[in-house]
Amino acid sequence: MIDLAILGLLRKQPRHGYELKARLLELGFSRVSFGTLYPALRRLEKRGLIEPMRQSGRRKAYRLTPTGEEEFARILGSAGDEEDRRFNMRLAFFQYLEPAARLRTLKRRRNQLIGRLHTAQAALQRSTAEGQDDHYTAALLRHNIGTTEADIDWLDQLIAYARTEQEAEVPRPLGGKK
Amino acid sequence: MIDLAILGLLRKQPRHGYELKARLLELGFSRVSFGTLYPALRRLEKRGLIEPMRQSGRRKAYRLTPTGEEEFARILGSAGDEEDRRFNMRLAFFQYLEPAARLRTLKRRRNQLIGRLHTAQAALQRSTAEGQDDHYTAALLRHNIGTTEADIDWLDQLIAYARTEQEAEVPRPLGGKK
DNA sequence: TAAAGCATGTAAGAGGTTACATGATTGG
DNA sequence: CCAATCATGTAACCTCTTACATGCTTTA
Repeated sequence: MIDLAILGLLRKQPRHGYELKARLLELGFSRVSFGTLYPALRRLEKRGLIEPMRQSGRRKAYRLTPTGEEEFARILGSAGDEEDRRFNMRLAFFQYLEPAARLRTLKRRRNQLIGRLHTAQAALQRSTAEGQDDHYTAALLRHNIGTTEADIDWLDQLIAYARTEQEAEVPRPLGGKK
Repeated sequence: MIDLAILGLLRKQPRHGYELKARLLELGFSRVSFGTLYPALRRLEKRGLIEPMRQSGRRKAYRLTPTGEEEFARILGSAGDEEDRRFNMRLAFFQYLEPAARLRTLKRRRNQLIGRLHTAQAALQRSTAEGQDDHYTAALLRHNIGTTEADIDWLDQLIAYARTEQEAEVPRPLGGKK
């Protein structure tokens, strides 16, 4: 996670640790601590994926090496079913992924959420039928359904956008869609 | 987290490990693995917070001990600013928290989300002004704002409900509020 | 009786948090 | 010159994940 975050942010422009943390906060990843960040920077430097630039004052800005760029592409491309935060992180760097892979990733994510929605709906039905959950538990179950539905809607928009991108890229691949 | 989950679920009724996992899945905590669950059960047993009941077949059902009930109350009551998952977990067991503590917890959570919303809005403004974020990053920023707003609305409903509960409990404390 | 699903468990290690320590820089 | 904020770093610890191993129980 932290590796993906660092490499992805440095891919755009060199930054030092403190800046990286601020940028991650902006992107919604609030709980990245310095205790995670700085050791990760050293580790990535040792692996030759990033390198420090001139130090201005106390600031130590890092930039991505060519090897780092390759590794970043590899990590970004290798997606499975994953945690919400991790998906969001990947999405933050979608610009560096080829359109086809974007669409694949989005669809897989959608399936994952559909599954979660079914689980949540089944749980609410069971709970309502048996009538044994308190107000707060019931509220949580309904909220789970609501947020998952909202996420699916959002994903549908992203998928629609990604499709137009792909069509723009591949001008006319012969027929329609199969 | 896992301790709170186990103690909270056992507080209602005895269950064995496999059942606990199924119930957590229903409540929306999808990624609790057996590798977390079973060692946690042993640890809690050693600490005397839970105890195994009769084993029917291979199933080993645990129940909460009196000490366990105390410890659960302690953990449930001690809230600070916390991760989303952890807040949801706490909410799942709100029925075991006194109304005053419920209201306190909900309000603190609300403040936390308000802060997050401001951060997210500022980030979007900056991003729009500088116009340097791609479509997907911008989509992520807007989505962060949307989900946080939805969470705050939800919280407001919960707070309203918790208030009626508290008023029902304390019949007439002399004057109005303060 | 074989397969699928139920059920419990361990070991290694990845990944993260918290708390602490240090010092530079900037603004009132 | 003091406080706040910027900035980097370390060490101890905790928690969870992954992968593996095992064996029971039900049903086709």
